[in-house]
Amino acid sequence: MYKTLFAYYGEQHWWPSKSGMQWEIVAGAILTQNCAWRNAEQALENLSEHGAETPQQLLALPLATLRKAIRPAGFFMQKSICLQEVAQFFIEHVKEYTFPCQPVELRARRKRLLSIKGVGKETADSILLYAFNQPIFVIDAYTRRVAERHLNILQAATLAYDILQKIFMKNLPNDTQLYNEYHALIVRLCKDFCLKQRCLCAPVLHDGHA
DNA sequence: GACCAGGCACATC
DNA sequence: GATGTGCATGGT
Repeated sequence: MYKTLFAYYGEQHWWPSKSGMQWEIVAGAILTQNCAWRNAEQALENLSEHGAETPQQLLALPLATLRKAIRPAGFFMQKSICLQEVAQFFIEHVKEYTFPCQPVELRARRKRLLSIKGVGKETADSILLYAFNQPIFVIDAYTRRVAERHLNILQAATLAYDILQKIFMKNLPNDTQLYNEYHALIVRLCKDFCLKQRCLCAPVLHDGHA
């Protein structure tokens, strides 16, 4: 599946950040929770217009201003608090997170991210993979649909997050770049072929053609 | 007006 | 562990 998608689409260059800054990826991961990416992007642009392009600058914004800026991404009451907490976390830990680490350490980092209210497994893994280049596979709604409909993983749509993640990671090389591309390609596939919750129109993948 | 979009926390059983 | 609910906006 990966090879076919890669041959068809090529590199996806994720995370789709405009500035390429690590913090923008982290903030984007929170803002895009259960909302369309374009809305998260609008929220990021609003933050930028308010001069909040770093965690320090975000923390300097009054809460009401922060909420107004991220409004397009929805859930602004919760996301604003979460962004502040993650900004604080980022300032405290960014240096030690910049370099690759041992699996034990990676689990510890994940646990610390998960202790932040508003950061669940998908968000924590997105941050670790896309902002900090750690080899961890992201499971999202798209991945579940593709896993159930095309990879024949039974009940993938409702399978516990960690279990589905293990299925992917045990059957793939431990390769950050591969995890990065594969997830991005799955999202691309779903967007191209209308793999919505109730939409079963699915592409047939064979011989390098979707 | 219904459904959906790169979730999450919390309550309840 | 599994399921249901509230959170909120904007596009189709």
